[in-house]
Amino acid sequence: MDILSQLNQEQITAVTCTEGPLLIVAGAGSGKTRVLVSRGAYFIEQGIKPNNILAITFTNKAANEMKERMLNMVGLAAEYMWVGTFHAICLKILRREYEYCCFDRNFSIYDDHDQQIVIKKCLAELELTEKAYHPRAVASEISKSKNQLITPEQYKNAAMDVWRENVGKIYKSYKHKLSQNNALDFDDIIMETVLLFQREPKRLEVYQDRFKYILVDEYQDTNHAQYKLINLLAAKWQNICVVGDPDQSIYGWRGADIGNILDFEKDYPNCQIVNLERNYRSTKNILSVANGVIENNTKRKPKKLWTEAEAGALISYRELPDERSEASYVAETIFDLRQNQKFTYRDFAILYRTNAQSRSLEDVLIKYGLPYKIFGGMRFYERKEIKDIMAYLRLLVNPADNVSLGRIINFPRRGIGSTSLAKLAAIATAAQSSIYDLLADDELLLDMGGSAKRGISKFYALMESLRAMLTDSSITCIVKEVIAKTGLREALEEENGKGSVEAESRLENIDEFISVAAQFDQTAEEEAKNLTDFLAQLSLATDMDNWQEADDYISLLTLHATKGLEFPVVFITGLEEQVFPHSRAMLEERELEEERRLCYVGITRAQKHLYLTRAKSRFLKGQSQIYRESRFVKEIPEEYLDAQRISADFWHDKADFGTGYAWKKPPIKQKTSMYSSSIDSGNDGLTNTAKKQIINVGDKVQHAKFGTGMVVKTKGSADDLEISVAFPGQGIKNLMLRYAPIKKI
DNA sequence: ATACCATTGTTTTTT
DNA sequence: ACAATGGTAT
Repeated sequence: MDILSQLNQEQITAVTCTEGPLLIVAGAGSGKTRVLVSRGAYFIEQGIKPNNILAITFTNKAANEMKERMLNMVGLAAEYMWVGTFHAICLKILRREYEYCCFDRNFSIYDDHDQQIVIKKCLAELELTEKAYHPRAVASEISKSKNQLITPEQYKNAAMDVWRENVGKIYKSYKHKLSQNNALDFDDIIMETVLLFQREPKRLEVYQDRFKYILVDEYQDTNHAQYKLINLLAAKWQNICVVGDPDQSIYGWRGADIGNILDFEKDYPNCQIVNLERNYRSTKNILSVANGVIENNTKRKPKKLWTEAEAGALISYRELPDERSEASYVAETIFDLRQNQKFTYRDFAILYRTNAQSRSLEDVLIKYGLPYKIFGGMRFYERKEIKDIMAYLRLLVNPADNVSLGRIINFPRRGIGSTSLAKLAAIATAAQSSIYDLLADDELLLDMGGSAKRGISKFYALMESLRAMLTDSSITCIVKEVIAKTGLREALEEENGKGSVEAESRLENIDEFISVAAQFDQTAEEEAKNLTDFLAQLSLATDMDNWQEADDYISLLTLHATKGLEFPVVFITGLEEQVFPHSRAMLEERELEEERRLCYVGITRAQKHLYLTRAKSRFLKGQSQIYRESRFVKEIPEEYLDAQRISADFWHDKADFGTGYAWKKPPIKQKTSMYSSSIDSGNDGLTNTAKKQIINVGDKVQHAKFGTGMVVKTKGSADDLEISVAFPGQGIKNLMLRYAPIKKI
């Protein structure tokens, strides 16, 4: 059988173990995907029915990749397997089983932005201040609880202080509001499925018998709710295979419990364990560095990846004066490697800890004219214009969705302001109805203002006319009609001034959305070809899904987002204390170890070359600051490192770079690139953000907005210097020197 | 009701 | 520096 011919001994064991619990500890680059796909093929060859197989992955991308490779290997039989993320699978189940739950089939899915709005409403009702109960903090507390399957009542009972008691109240009210809006949030999708199965053993058994063979990928990143779900589904047949690597557990902050994988043997005492430690991805040097770093974690099962690959190049480490020169260094190295070693752009990945760091990299790549694509950050479906269209669509299928209604009832403008909306909401609460249902009721609207009244009937008529299309129009038609009839396009164009860059990009995004709809119309399965499923698919979509290998560009992404990916050449940037490890994650040992695992994940993405960089000073959070070298650099064994730190005179040069500064190349043997001249001469992109300004009373300053003015007063000193500036015709402004866009002239 | 302005907080990572 | 919020003027 040629399924097994390409595999090593451990991999064969993993593939051919069909019955009973199985734990596959798959180190980075150990051929995991190949094993999983071969396993699927082997199962089918053994006569196991594809529709009895459930495979759960962590990302849509992984799911798509698996589906595709299964299709190639076993053909159409693969279509009958259930492959998807936890959220996608649970959503599918909930849509089928909604009769056993207390929500309607067409429920909306609230993202974190919608969540915030609901939480704020709860706070207002409970008369709690946003200052004491920061919506973000409350949201994270609620999310954590849901991931632990803790209900509001349980939360309240366990509350040991006033804050938690009140959060318990908010949680309860939040949950109530969601159900009134017929909405679920991300965490609900998992939790409600678990609760459903716990409540309805008969329904559970239906799915147990359907999913006789269960596979869970990235098991180290499952949270308690997900663990419980798997546990319930696998209870009857015990054919559960989990794959993961404790060293790559990087989602603890979002409720992932590394204990799930560590305790697998306890949960399933008769389980088999396979360790995949041979790495097929990286060079010896890269692996040695990875091992060297991860060994610093004390709470860890020992494991050492090995390879038969060649030693390869040393790992390069460069220390640069600031983030702009760091970016220039990366850009130039990419340029040279592509010129001299036949790499293409798609072979490169630039990694960073936080999305904010992508900014300076992006600027420099633009300046160099190198093609790149940023993953993460502001997602397509989070953009205002897209959320606006989606709010219309959501309200169409789910009239109870007050959050969506609130978003669009007065956009485009219809003369229904916040006062009128608040009135509507109050009447709705009193009448135990949704706001939308009120709109048709003339009597209830008696005491609304005239313009509001007109606006409301206009809005209601609009929505009803759109609703008429729901049954027999394609999604594309509906989307186009929504845009046309609401005048969204014009309103969005106006909002930032027509012709502006912002307006242009919004129009582009709208068109992009139409083509997403068209694509859905073409590809969706017949039974799922409706607005509800379209919206659900969009809610779970991420930027990473559209990863196209075909296009040739450099990838920019966070370390978290790289999980499961690999690149011939990897740059890990921003290796500074406070940045990576991140300041918010270095206080507790547990968190620090997770940061280290994140570093390990980053290193092990690299196949051929690994470049590490750090900036001595970095502009973050509105100010330039000096950072120390990351401890992770110090943990790398010196013998694998080709390190070059900033030399003393280099650092000296920096002091007067106010005008003539240009990034000075470190003295490494490098062929002159076509771009280096432009870097050495022109320095237009290199701003002097790190320059310390000394400002006294009487100085003239230039402000980005107010123009030039004279300093009339200073208060405080050094970093906290507060200055009062008189701007002609605009009065005296008090400004914080460290934040204000000010230049001394 | 709306538009504009100033003050405030905010940045970790994401299905 | 930025976005988002809240207050004030029109």
